[in-house]
Amino acid sequence: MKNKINTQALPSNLLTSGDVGRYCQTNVSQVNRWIKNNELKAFRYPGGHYRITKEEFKSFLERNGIPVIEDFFEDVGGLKILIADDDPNVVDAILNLLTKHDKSYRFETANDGYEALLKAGTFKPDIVILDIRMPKIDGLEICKRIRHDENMKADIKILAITGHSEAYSRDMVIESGANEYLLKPFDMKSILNIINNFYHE
Amino acid sequence: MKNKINTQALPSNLLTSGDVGRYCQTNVSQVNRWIKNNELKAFRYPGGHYRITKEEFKSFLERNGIPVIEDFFEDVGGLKILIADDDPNVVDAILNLLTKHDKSYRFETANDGYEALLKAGTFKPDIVILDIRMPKIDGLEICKRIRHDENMKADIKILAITGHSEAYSRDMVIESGANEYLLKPFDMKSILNIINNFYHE
DNA sequence: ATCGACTAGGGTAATTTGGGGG
DNA sequence: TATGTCCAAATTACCCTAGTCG
Repeated sequence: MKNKINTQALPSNLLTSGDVGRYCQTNVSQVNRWIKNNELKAFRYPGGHYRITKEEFKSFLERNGIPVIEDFFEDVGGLKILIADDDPNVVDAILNLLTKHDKSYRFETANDGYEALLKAGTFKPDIVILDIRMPKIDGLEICKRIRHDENMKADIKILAITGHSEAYSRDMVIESGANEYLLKPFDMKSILNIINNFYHE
Repeated sequence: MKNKINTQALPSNLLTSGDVGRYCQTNVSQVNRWIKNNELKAFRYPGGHYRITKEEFKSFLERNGIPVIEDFFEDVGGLKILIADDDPNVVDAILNLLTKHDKSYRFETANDGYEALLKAGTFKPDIVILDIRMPKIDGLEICKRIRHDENMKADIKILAITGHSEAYSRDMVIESGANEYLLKPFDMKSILNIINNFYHE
């Protein structure tokens, strides 16, 4: 794991003209004409084959008002992070911290457990920062469900937060599916450390 | 092995103005006028040619009372229905009933409120059949959240079910966002009636 | 090196756009 | 006002072969 290349620095998936053609339900020739007319930017392999970045393709779709299927582009962009805490100040603080740290991060926020579950489903985050102790809902249960739902990313990372150390032991929280555990109040930088460790250990 | 693109995520079949014209037994110019008058939504390829999604075309037909030939739209998936009830027998019974009634329906099921919220997020159903009285979670709250989440279909239909008439009044349930309300035990056919009424009244 | 699958590019046929006039 | 028809220019679809990719 240590010598693994930093896949985040790599370009997103590249598309062939055929891929674009299938998406737009047209044929390869037409896509290549768009490329030649500079409607769609592409580069070429030494043999002449075109490749289009997903970013450029998405931009192309937007420029032309062609429907964008988000699922197709879900891997374009940085990590998707869901922040769920009933205290808006905590959400904001984490949001600010992480935005400053890496502006490629994409966020969703939730202010209670119901919202956390719904957003987890629609957003399909890479990381969930989850306050275990939210009102009117069982945080451990939320953690379990997110961990075990087959529609979530298989390697989803869950950072559990709680302000009530007496209610949930670290073991209980980890047992419920969290990768890491933080007690309020915590040093903001520890969040950065934990997130970094998610992908570098 | 090259990454094959996810055809499941692709837009449904696209139609040209000519396709629409032939279906409506009119000429292409007229279809283009409808598009320009915003009667029919379309997008354009870089060269300016219009394309219309089958979904939009079907909606256009319905808006104008033009007969819908189902065979033409057979590859447009049927209604997505989420069935959430903690009693697996009830889920199965509803599943059987609806499958027999229309085999184009696509289903997801949930056995508790947590799962209902997660599946609502990932599945983005057209219809939710929701047992309001599920253990350890507030059914009315689930109803509210599904109704108001911006990622859900704007015209999502919620059929609330409960076996505890004394706990929730019809008004409370409708107030929380449900379109309809059924008390257990109920006649299975009433589910069919309600679903039909969702789209024909 | 071999092989299957896919791509680029050229030529041609078919369709579309937009406009004008009925 | 809404629709049907005709036209030229442009765009897209289809077919084929040599060549590239993995």
